[in-house]
Amino acid sequence: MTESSGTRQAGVRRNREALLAAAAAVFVEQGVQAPIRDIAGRAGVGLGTVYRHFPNRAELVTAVYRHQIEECVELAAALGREPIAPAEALARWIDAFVEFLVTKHGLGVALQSEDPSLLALHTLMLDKLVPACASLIAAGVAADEIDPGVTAYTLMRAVGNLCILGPGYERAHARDMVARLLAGCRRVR
Amino acid sequence: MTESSGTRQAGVRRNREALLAAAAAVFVEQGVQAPIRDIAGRAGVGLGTVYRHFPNRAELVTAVYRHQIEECVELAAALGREPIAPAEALARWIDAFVEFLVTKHGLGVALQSEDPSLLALHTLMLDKLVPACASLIAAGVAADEIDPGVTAYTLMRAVGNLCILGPGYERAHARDMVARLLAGCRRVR
Amino acid sequence: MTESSGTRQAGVRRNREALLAAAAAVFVEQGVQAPIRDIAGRAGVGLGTVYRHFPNRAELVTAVYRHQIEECVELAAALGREPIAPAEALARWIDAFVEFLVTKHGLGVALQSEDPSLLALHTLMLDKLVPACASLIAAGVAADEIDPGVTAYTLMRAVGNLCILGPGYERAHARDMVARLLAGCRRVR
Amino acid sequence: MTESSGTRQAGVRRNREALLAAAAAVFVEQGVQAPIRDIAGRAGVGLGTVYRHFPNRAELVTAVYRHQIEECVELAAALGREPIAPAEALARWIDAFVEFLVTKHGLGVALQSEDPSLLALHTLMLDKLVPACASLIAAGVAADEIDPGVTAYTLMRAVGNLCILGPGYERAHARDMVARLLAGCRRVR
DNA sequence: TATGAATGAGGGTTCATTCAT
DNA sequence: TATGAATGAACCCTCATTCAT
Repeated sequence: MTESSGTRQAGVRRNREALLAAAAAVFVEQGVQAPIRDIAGRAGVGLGTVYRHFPNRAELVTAVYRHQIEECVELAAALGREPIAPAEALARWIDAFVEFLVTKHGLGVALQSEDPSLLALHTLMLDKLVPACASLIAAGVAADEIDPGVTAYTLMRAVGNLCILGPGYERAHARDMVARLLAGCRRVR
Repeated sequence: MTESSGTRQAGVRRNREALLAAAAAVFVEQGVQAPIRDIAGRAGVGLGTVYRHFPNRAELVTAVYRHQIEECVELAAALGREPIAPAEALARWIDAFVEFLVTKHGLGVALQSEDPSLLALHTLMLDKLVPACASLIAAGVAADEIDPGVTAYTLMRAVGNLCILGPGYERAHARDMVARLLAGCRRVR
Repeated sequence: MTESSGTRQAGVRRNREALLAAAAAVFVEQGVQAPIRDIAGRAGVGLGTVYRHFPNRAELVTAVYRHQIEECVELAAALGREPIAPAEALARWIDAFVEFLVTKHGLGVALQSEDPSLLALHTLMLDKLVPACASLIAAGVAADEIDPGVTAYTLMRAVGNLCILGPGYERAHARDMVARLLAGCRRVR
Repeated sequence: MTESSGTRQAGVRRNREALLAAAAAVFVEQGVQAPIRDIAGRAGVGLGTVYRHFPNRAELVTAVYRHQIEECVELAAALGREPIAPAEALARWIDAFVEFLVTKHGLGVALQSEDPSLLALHTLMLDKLVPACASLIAAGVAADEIDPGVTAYTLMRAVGNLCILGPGYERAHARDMVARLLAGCRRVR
């Protein structure tokens, strides 16, 4: 019905992008529970526009993180195909995951929250990231490099938690701690 | 004017104790962000009484956990005096800390939050727990059992984070992950 | 400029018809206060189109019911010409009115509301239906079958109110009550 | 715990009364769907105070009308004991009910609405008023004065509807229509 | 003319915090 | 000192309505 009007559609898309960017920024500053109004303000749009694009907080949160989650999934597949030691593949993947988590630093909290508005994100992670991680772990276990007691979901939750930053506990610290946790997941010989 | 001030003071103290107990219970159930009113209700006192004893949430949170923090401090000293391997002492102490964290399960969040109302708790940890932990680490490093790169504060923050529970990530998982983290802190031989 | 204006006008008319049908359906389902957007969606047109055809809710409501109101007016004239007792004519006409009201079940509320957006409908009723009803009543009064104290407007409002349905008060109940009201309007012999 | 302080309690009660009065007034002017804020403003209290006294609209609406509903119930009992014709008793009771309805004229709408926030009022009516009315009807039926086809609930809904006022349909009209409806409920001899 | 994105007022509700008694 | 009533800021979310394309 509405062919034509490429300009309009572009404007809509730009608005959506602006909202995602604004939300990501606000999430970093205030966490995923930030008032929707703040996000609207940051994006320079009205409150209703946020709700038009994302009918509820869950949709917004999910949209903000979906892209990067997809990237993580793809990375896992790529690493699985590379000719490197499984434990090394897992380590690299976790590195990327950490990078993701500490950059969008509201996400650590998001993964931990029981808030229903964040359930969708949680589900997304479970559906996408856990299988990706699990395949890398399985390879590591098969190669006798990773302790079979390690579960993908638990490991990811733990890594997510370790990536909850704060004053005095910055990215570098999180990375160091994650590395040590991973070391503790290696096969005990 | 000073009519039977002993009795009055006793009443005041009793109120304070009741509030601490109530707050601890409510924190476990609802987290440290629970409505103050709920705590007052649980303690059977008026809202104003809470504010009289604890002018803000931070004071209340701090007071709730101070006692157990002291116990952890003492445990560290005791463990330091026992004739066991330093790494073992550290492990046992961390065990106790984890037990504390997962029992009062709001605390993980509390330690991680940047919320100004929880800053005091953070400070308390820094002042008390970090030195205690640092001494155990130092002993371990001296005995060549612990990696010298491990910092007390960072380790405690990490452990604190690992103890943020949620559905699908329960006590046992936290304990397992902490154990692996600790394993990763041992001297690389 | 006037390119194939016949086609265009036809399209415009079709849109208008679609909107009236959609509005009637939505009014039945959700009442006359239903969101304009729902009506637009049901009609398969844009929101702006609704406003173009009907600058406000009142216009839309009025338009939706105008046709049926006209039918009622014509029925009154027809019944007035038939060789039946005036009271019987009035009864039949009220029956038709009730049928109209309970079928389009938002209308009862619409007639009763003081909402300015529904004023136009009210006016329409006054202008069209009341005279129609009044003539039937007048005939009944002249035949000494209807109490001269009965006013067309009041009776119609009353019937309109009796046709406001709800759970536990359905069509059949409304019909029964209207019949009794009408019985109470007959000449007291 | 809080003996003493009669003044305080009095103030609280006065506030509650003020709220009920304000709500009643606002309901008359704007209907039972009026913004809670308006009621707070009219009562000269803060918004939170309304919610303190009445946790939701249903409680407020119910409270506003409860007293008068009780009076109607008692009147029914009293009329039932009086040595008058059952139909006369019913008529008087309905008169009182109408008086109640047209005075608090938001109530007609309230009874008709399916809004969950008004369910409580509906229930109250069902529980209290319907039995009261039913007993009067039963007496009338037993005395062969009232048509056995008349149901208390339906009659009350109908009367409630007839008492929904508007411009051009005032109290007197409602009373007249109700009287005629009631006439139509008498036993057809 | 038609579209539907954008706007923002409006209304519900929760709770931290103050303060008169 | 203790109480808890009152306050109102802050958030959420829903539409009616406008207007650029």
